[in-house]
Amino acid sequence: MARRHDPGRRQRIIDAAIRVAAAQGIAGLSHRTVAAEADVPLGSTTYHFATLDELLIAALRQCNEGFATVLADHRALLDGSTDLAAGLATVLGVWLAGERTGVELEYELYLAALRRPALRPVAAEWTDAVTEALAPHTDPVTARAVVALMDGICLQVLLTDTPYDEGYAREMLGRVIAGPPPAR
Amino acid sequence: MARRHDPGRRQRIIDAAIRVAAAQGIAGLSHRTVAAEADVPLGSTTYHFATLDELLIAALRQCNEGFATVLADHRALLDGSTDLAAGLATVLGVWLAGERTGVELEYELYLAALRRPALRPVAAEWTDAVTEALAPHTDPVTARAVVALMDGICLQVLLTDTPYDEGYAREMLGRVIAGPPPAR
Amino acid sequence: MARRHDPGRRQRIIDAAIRVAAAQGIAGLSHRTVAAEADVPLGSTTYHFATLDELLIAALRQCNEGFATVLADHRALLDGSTDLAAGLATVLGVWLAGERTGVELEYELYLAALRRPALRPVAAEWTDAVTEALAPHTDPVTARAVVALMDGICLQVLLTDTPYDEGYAREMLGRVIAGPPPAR
Amino acid sequence: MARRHDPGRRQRIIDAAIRVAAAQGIAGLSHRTVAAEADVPLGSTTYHFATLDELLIAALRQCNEGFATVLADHRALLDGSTDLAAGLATVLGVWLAGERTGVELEYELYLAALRRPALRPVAAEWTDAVTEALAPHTDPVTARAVVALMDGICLQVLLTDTPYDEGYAREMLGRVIAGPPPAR
DNA sequence: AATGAATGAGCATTCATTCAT
DNA sequence: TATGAATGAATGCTCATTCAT
Repeated sequence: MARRHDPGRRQRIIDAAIRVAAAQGIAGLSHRTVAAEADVPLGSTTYHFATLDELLIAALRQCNEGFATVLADHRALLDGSTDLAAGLATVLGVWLAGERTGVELEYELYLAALRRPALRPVAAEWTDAVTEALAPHTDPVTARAVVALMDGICLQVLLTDTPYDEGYAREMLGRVIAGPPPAR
Repeated sequence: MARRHDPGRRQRIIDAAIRVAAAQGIAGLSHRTVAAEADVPLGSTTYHFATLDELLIAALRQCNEGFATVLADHRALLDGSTDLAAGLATVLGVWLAGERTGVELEYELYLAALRRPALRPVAAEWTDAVTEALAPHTDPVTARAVVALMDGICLQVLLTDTPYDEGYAREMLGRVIAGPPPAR
Repeated sequence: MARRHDPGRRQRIIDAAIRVAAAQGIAGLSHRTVAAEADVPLGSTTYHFATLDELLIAALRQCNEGFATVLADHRALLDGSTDLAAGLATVLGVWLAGERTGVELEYELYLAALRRPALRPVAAEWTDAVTEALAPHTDPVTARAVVALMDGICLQVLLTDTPYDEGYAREMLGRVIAGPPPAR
Repeated sequence: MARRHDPGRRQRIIDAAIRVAAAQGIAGLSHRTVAAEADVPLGSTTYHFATLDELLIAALRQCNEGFATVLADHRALLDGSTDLAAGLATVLGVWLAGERTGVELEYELYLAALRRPALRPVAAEWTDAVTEALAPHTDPVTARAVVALMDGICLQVLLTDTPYDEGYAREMLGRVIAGPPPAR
């Protein structure tokens, strides 16, 4: 088994962890499953990451398949348009149409953070990234609400197997973004 | 050991499961932990619920501490008012201010449902209950969006330890409920 | 592997634990070593004894090779004689000359109890048994001191590889038993 | 990480080992725990002390918080008095009243020495130091018995959580020191 | 109908030690 | 000389599930 001196070993473990989490969910992530996926001795995973949380955090933090990334890839769509809601609805559609594993992983992270405070900073990073991406187009409070609404819409899609309805998303995002209705 | 012929046994197991899930999270729920909490022999839990999923579903379905219940308790608040957003924001505040375990448990259900399709019907029941409660006050599509937004707002509160901001919730719910802004 | 339904399984595990502790010391006692010695699956040891301490306590409590047992076997030696010190010195010699494993195990118990409070009751039982055996022959306070002195003498023998000196033991035990010297 | 060429490194590792052993017991002593306590890389501990026993011996030999040290500190108490028993009982009280960690560590050494012959010389050093301190005040054989009795008394205190009874100790030490009772 | 016993798989983690650099 | 990386073995323990009674 002469595989001593394997530079990049640490990175390969992280990559394997991401694959495992994507395939089996965060619950399926264990030192053993990751070691097997990375083709690395068990002790190696505990050497580089003393606890599972440590590994999980490293993996999630690197996992750049989140919505924020998709958003960045389509920045042009937002920048050029005056209709922010339409742009967001489109990007959301792209994201949800892509690899479901990435989408599910993102929400697994959110919700796993519910019980594991150690994960909250990572979850916060993800939402912050989206909020920041919206900053140039609207005020911060509205941006926060937009993120909240998008999260809620995605959860509904994921949990009810209802197909994503871009028109619906655009309409509702539009309402939030447009600001308060005129006084009656 | 003469506890044979215990008619409420099955129910007591369910109750214990809810307590366990509330206290330790769904991940902490096992035949053993539930048996201990219910003060019942281990075999009894597997007898009444062949698999863990079966027990989990029974427990969650009964768990009536969800937002829908709080909403029902404050129905008057919604019925009498013309300001639905304000009423919802208030009820949301009541729910989030109460036992956090109930809130966390509800969102943990979402997490579990992501990877365990067997739980999705239960998750759907919960959101449907809220949507239906809103039915008399707005159209179905808006109701769905309101639920989505409330979910997103709650997640932000739970995941970032930010205190719940009722004014913010009222404002944003108001925007969604008010309907599309006038064309410009 | 059809070894289901093995009555006496629990007892066999205890017996195996005693053999392991005698052979390798308390430090060598693990679920695995005991399971192997008892020719029983690993899970069986954890089923019958949820924690190692539980198994250790059960084993030590049953282990009747302690000094108290040897003392009981030679009760006649003490009862018939007016020279208690001589009797005790003789019994001590018999004990130390026997299987060293029993002697070492007894002191391992004493000293393991130093750091593991769970073991203290068992250690107390052992010393109490000796103290009670001495009760008919002397007052309780002297009995306690006799036990203390015997423990100290045994430790010296075990730790310095010095052979046991019965005359020395008899002399010193005699001084303690005789009571205070006349005032000068 | 520039902590190469650290002259006191070896000593700092020993000091850390003593702190670890005092705090968690000898069983809690490992290359890792010591390295962490000494704020030194893991490899450093294995470099300076090839095996754990080597480190343990070095640590114990230096550990000067034993009873012999306390005895030396109170030498005046013994020298000036004609009542050796009273003096010893007082010193014993001082030792047992101080940091329990030192007391427990000393007796843990006895435990370890039972099964690890490599430690016996160190254990012998400790008792010899006490015996020598008594040399000026009594004959060697009595001194040995005094040490034995003190060990037994201390064990009783440590194992039964009984408070130290100085009057009892003085009385019993007095009986041993006084020498044989007059023939009857 | 009910359950105590059983079990094999799995878990996170710790560890002493080796070794290439 | 010093050390970070590596690793295989072992640890206590939990678990879902099966099954004979």
